[in-house]
Amino acid sequence: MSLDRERVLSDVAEQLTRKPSSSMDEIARSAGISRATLHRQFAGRDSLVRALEELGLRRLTSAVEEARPEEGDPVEALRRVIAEAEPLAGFLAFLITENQLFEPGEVNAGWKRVDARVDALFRRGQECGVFRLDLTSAWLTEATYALITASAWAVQAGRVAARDSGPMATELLINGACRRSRP
Amino acid sequence: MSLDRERVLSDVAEQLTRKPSSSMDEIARSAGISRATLHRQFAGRDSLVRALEELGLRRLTSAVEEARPEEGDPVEALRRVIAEAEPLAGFLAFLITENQLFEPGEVNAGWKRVDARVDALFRRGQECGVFRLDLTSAWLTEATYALITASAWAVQAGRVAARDSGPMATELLINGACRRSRP
DNA sequence: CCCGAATGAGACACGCTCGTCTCACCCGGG
DNA sequence: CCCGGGTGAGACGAGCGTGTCTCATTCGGG
Repeated sequence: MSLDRERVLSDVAEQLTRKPSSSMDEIARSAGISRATLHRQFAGRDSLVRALEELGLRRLTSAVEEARPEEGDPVEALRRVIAEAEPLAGFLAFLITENQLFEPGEVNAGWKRVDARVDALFRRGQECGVFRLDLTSAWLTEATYALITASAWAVQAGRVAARDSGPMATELLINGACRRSRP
Repeated sequence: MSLDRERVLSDVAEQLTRKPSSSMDEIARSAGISRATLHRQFAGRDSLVRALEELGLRRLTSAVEEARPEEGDPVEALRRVIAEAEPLAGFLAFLITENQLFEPGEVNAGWKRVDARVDALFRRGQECGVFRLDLTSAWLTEATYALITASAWAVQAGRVAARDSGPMATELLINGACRRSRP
């Protein structure tokens, strides 16, 4: 069943987000299946991580999709993007550090596609005169990811309240990216 | 010689920053010594990581010290802090992810001390009416670290030019933290 | 009811890393 | 000159995670 595979993958994602160094046994238990079955569905740890990367990419893509970054006020669009992407923060952070190890130089083209989408949002805002021009859209994209993950991380560490973290990241980024009204 | 130990530690830091999953052998080679000698100076990998944490803390502390965060205009002080801390970004990022695994709940008190120093800078700026009040100083501190590391990361990934990364992180953070002139 | 597919449990060997130990070597001081 | 400390090289066993295999069990459909 592909449905089972999907559910297993979700559980694995959650487990590895919580403990990136989990062994295959821990991973299997967390999905409620045995190590043997896990191995039957995914050839090995590599295969599993690949599948997780694909899952993360799919989730982020649909999150950005749902945020409709090319519609309406760029600031509001950015708000939507952050709001949609925030729940994925922990999982994406895991993928980043994991891919760091894997990566021989080839990055899944899907990530570039999502990046391009966010990048375009910032460029649109710059052309509208809403966002600053001295900050590269590429950097703003990078900063967006960084602040989202930092937000999740700060919550986990108990440094900021869970309900404030999202809005704070949003506010800092928007305020930082917008041009001053008076030059 | 404690001098040797210091030099070895620096080399190890550089190696692990580049490749966090290095084996003890690779680590030793990178320091120009044999695995046996490495084991003679540091009981094991744990001991080594502890020493590295202490080194990172020392470096960050002296960086913040040199930035004199409690002197002069908060904005300028923040600029100095970022400028001083930026070269440490990669190394600190490694320590964060590594401590993530180690940490049973006890964090070296030294980190809290540095955090408190940066936190105080933001609070001072808020009391001066320069920084926004709706963003917690704790969050701004967290965001500072996040943007610094993101900056280093973006450079390594080739997404932004090395000479621009520092100023961009600074600008985004300062612009984001400052109150709008016109409410 | 029966049969086949899927699953769980466990055994097993392999590879990797680590920590320790031994031994030969070099090098500087007495 | 000799001698002791420090070093590099390598061997060795232990531990752990992994991948594969087997076997008994269970579950669902014919």
